Parts: sequence; structure tokens; C-alpha cells
Amino acid sequence: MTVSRVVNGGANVRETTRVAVLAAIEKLNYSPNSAARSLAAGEATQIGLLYSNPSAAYLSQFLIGALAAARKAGCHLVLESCEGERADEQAEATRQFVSTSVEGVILPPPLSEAAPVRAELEAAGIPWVSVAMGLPPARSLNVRIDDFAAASAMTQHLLDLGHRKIGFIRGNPNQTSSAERYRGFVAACENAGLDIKSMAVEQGYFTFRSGIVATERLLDRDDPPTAIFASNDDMAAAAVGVAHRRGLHVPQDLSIVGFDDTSLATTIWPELTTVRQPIAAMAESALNLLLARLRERRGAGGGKLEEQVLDHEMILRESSGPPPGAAPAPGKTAAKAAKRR
Amino acid sequence: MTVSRVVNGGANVRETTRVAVLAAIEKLNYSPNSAARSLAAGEATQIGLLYSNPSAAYLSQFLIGALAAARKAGCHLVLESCEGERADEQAEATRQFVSTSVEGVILPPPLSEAAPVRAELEAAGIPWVSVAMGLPPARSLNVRIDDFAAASAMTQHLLDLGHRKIGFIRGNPNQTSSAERYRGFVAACENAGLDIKSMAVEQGYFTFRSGIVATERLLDRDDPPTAIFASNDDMAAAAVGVAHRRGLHVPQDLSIVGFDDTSLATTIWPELTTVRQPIAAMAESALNLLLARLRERRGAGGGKLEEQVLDHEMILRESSGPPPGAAPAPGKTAAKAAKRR
DNA sequence: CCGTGGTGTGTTAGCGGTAACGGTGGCCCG
DNA sequence: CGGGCCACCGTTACCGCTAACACACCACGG
Repeated sequence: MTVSRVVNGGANVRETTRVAVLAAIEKLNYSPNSAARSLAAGEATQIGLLYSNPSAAYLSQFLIGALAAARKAGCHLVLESCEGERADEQAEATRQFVSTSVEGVILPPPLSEAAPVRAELEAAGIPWVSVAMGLPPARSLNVRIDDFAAASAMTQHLLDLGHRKIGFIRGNPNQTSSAERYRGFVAACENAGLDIKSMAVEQGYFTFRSGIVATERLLDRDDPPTAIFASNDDMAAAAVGVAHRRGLHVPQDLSIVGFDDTSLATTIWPELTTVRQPIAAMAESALNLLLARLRERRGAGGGKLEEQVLDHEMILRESSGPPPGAAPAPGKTAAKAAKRR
Repeated sequence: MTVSRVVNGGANVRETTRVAVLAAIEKLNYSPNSAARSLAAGEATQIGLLYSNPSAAYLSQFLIGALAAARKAGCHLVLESCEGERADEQAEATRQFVSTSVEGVILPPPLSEAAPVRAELEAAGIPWVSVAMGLPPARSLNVRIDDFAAASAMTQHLLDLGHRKIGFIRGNPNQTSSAERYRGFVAACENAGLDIKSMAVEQGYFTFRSGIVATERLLDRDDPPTAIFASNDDMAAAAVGVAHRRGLHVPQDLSIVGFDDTSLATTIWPELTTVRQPIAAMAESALNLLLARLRERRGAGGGKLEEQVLDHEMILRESSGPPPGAAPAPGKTAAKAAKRR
């Protein structure tokens, strides 16, 4: 029992015994049996994770983070895919969870905003945590980054390089993060005294395909932009492809930046300047938030942490540079500041 | 107890009681508590999964499969990444597992062939299962597809389309699957009465970058190939990129096919004709094989299944077509047979 | 008629932890 | 100086399941 108290950081253990126990643990190479623990404690053992077809890179990072947290907590992750866009498909996939008695559900994007899913969970009384929503509703469990600030910083980066005409490719309109990123872009432009009307904005849907179409439109304009800021890496990669097909060099003729820092960003050439989301950490946070809520529900009370905003990071790589005909050597020299990877 | 027997398919239960129990289970919406189960059965609870930087798409699929199997078996997956190529880094990462007392380890490629890892596990007496080796050593636990047959079939597809000069980009030479795929390519060519010397072969390393270099070399030849068979999708995607930069249309001017069917294959444009590996199923098989081995070790005896070869599948998409100047309408018409996705 | 050997089912004793409660001492207070 | 309170640690009784065994029952052969 005392060992249990030490391991779980329980109160009322003398310092001397505590170190003695820890020493013994070390010597015996003891590690607690998670099965026994969760059996005895009657804790949540099944946590659902409903995923839709996000980028594979996103999903793998997310799973890594969620798995690490799940193992620490001794609970199992139950995966369920929900590829469908239709409300009934989403509801059906969610019901799957309800029937297999998962005790809480994690919703990575884009499902974090899927109304049918949330309605179904609400009805079943199963708590959930949304991940990476741009603008989560109040009093909901959620983990995210500051999309507004991130998009704003990225725009500032392009402005600092000397770009004045920037093309922006928006994300899927039914995800609030799209709107937040756009808001960040607009704010940075206006902050620099530029009229948003002088910028080129096209609608995209976070897919590679939509990125192709949007980029074609941007480059077909009479006064094409010297830089393109796509709302995610897939669309940025598409933009690079289109640029190449048109014989434009990136970044000499056209700068292209993305968002998310998925593996696609470093797979293509040139590697993308982008914003990194700490995906694995977000997944861990999400699971912990959910477990805390479940504990609280079970009567333990405890802190009422509901929202967690993690830090993003600007990742400067080779796809962004000064606009053509800019001051110094027109090419690879400038803006090699910050973190290059 | 009788319930336990029914649930676990135990022997010596009368048929009438069996259905009665099942009915009760259904009515009560009962589901066994996996924590209690693994506690009582004293089964393996921690299975390691040592991954290196495979394509993110591969990893996510793999994790999905492994997780599903792990949950069914009631065991936890312990992830550990091992990005390093150096022997000591790999040994170190492996020792991490030994110290945290995982009971078995799953090795997806390319770590399935990493000698330091295997040596370390051997020394610690921890069983492991290799996934997707091309030519696994005898008496080792492994799950794979028939790389030889798959590569051979893909080559045949190109030959059937009319290609006579095919460029082949080999995979990383320290993975046996590279050699097997190459062997399959050679066999199909020779089988068609073509001299392998008339084909163009370049060395690649399964990376996008290496694919660019290899493709440049192939296309710089005096007599460039009309089709390129890359040993994985990343290199095929690179080939598509190079082709586009050179103003070549895929597949009208150049057919390009890959291997693996990772998400990259459908992300880029045109979508890649490739060979699908049932990644999730392979992960499931791997875990089950490992658990069977552990049970057997624990004295239960049982079947001695050691190797499992799963089916691959040819996926025909838009990146392959007849060579330029071929018989019918030079382009999209031919070879729309088989499964198009 | 009684062993003997199945076949089906119930009993017992854990698996390795933790909640809840029961003891100890020591300290302070009345 | 006795009682109350607290800090500290040990006991007990489970958590939900399964291995191992005990038991009833039947068929069969000698």
C-alpha cells in the first residue's frame, strides 16, 4: 500500500520511506502492472478515437501521441474510421462507439466540427474532446493552437521578405480553423497598411486537388501574386506542382508557404516553409483532458481545465524567399534567419 | 466460469447452455473487461513497436492495424522511434524496450532488417516479428507479401501496355525487399524475351530525393525509357515531378508506376498505378503471430506458425498507359481493365 | 455390480493493484 | 495527565476474470 502511495504521489508518506521505496523499486526493476491498476481503480479503459481521412501524416503523428498518453494512463484506444461526409454516416460511426461502451471520445479534425457526431455523443452522454478547432465553442473540452496568430505570423514572414501581392488559398469553409487562418492573414495585411482587396484570395478545401485549381486561378490573374500562402501543406504542395508545370522556379519566381508541417512538407522539393502544429502533444493533451473530465465525473472533482492552447512554431525552409527583382542577390541568400531544417 | 468458457470458445460446453449464455450476454449487453482478463490470464501486456521514419502513410496504416489487434488481445502497444541509422543508435533504442520489459517487439520496415536491433533482442531473449522483409531468414517470425511476384506482375502490366524500354529504380540496397522487387522485374522482362541489358536500371534509396536523382539519370540517357517502375511510391512521385519539370506528360509521354500504395499515390496528380500492400492486415498478423509465440513460450504449446505471406493487389490508376505512338488513341483509352480507383 | 473415464458445470484461489478503514505513535491543548 | 487530532503505515476486502481442481452425472466394460 505504501508503495502504491509512493508510486501515485499520494500524500502522507515520510520522505525517508519514500526514498527507500523508490530505491527498492529501482533495485527490483519494478514496474506497476497497468492491467491490475486499471482493474482495481475501475478507471476508464476504452477511449474512442474517431478519425476521418485527414492527411496520413497528421494521423500517424496523432496516433503516436495518443498512444503514448494512453499507455501511461493504462487505457486502450479504440479506433474507428469515418470516411463519410454525410450526416447519417457520421452518426452511424459514432453509434458504433456508443454500443461498444467507450467512455470518452477524441475527435481530431475535421470530425471535431462534425455536428452529427457531437449530437450523437451528447445524446449518449459520452464526453468528448475536440482537437484543432479554430474557434471552439465555450465550455467544451478542446485542444488547439492559435490559428489566427500562426497565420498572421506566416503572413508577416512573407511581408518581411518584401512581398506585397500575396495569394491566399483558404481551407474548407466548414472548419473554423479555415476562417481563423484567413482572419490572421487579413489582420497581418491590414496591419502592414495593405488593403486586403489588393490581395488574391481563392477558396480551397484542404485537398491537393483543390490546391491545384486554386493555384491555377491565382496564377491566371492579370497581376499574379509573388507569393502564395496555402492554408495547409497539401494545397501548398499542389501549388508547387502547378508552378513547376508552368516553368516557375520556387522560390525565385514564386514563394509558396503552407501550414501544418506534415511530412509532405519535407517530402517534396523544395521543402516547404510552413507552420508546425505540435500534433502528438495535442493528442496527448486531448487524452489527458478527457481522462480528467472522466475522473471528475466519477465524483473525484478536480480541476476544471477545459481548453488548452499549445504553441505553434514557424518553420522556415526553402520554398519562401524575396520576390523576384528584390534587393540583394535575387535568390537563395535572404531570409535564412530563424530556424531552418 | 461457464461464461468464460463460452466467451473464449472453450471446450466441453453443452450447445444449449452455450446459446443460453450468448443470449444472456446479448440481453445484458455484457462485454468482458480486458484489464481483468489480462490480469488473471497473466498474458503479455506490453508489446513494443520500434519504428523508424518510414513514410508517414505507411506508419499510420500500420498503427491502425496493430492497434486494432492489440485491443482485441487486450495488450498495450509501446511505441519507440528510432530515426538513427547508426548501429549504436539502433541498439540504444532497442535497449529502451528491454529495460521497460516489453514482452515482444514488432519490427516494421526498414528496422525489420536492422542487425543491431535483432542482436540486442536476441541477447535479451525477447521474441520479435519482422514485417515486410523481402527474403526473411528461415525460422524467424515474419509477415510479408510476395515482393517478387508483385514486381513481376507490375512489370508485366507495363509490358502488356506495349512498353519495351522500361526504367527501373531500385530500392535501398540494405533491404531485402529491394532485391526481391528487382528480381521480379528482371524475371518478367526475361520471361517476355527481353534482355535485361536493354532496360535502364538506376539505384535509389526509397526516398523522394533519391527518386529525383535516379529519374534525371534515366531521362538523360540517349535512349530514354518510355516507362519508369520505381520501387516505391515516394520515388515514383519524384519521377512524376521530374517529368513535369521537363514538360513530359504522364502517362502520354512517360508512364510511371510505384509500389506500396501509400497515400502519396493518390495525393499527387496523376494518381499512381501501384501495388498495394495490405499494411494494416500485415500489422495485425504480426501482432497475432507474436502473441502466439509468447503463449507457446509460456508453455501452452500450440501451432508453430512462423511465416505469413499476405496477398498484394495491383492498383491501376492514371499514371500508366501505352507508350507514345502506340496503336489506338495515344492516351487514356487502353488498359482501363482491372480495378481502377 | 462396481470401477474407469469421459463430459459438463460449480468452487476456490489467486492475478497485482487500490479504496477504505484500522491501528500506531507523537504533539498539542485543555 | 488524558483526550483529541494528525501524520504515517499496515490490513482487509474487493476489482472481474481465469487456472486448477472438485464434483455430479452418464456410458461403458469387465
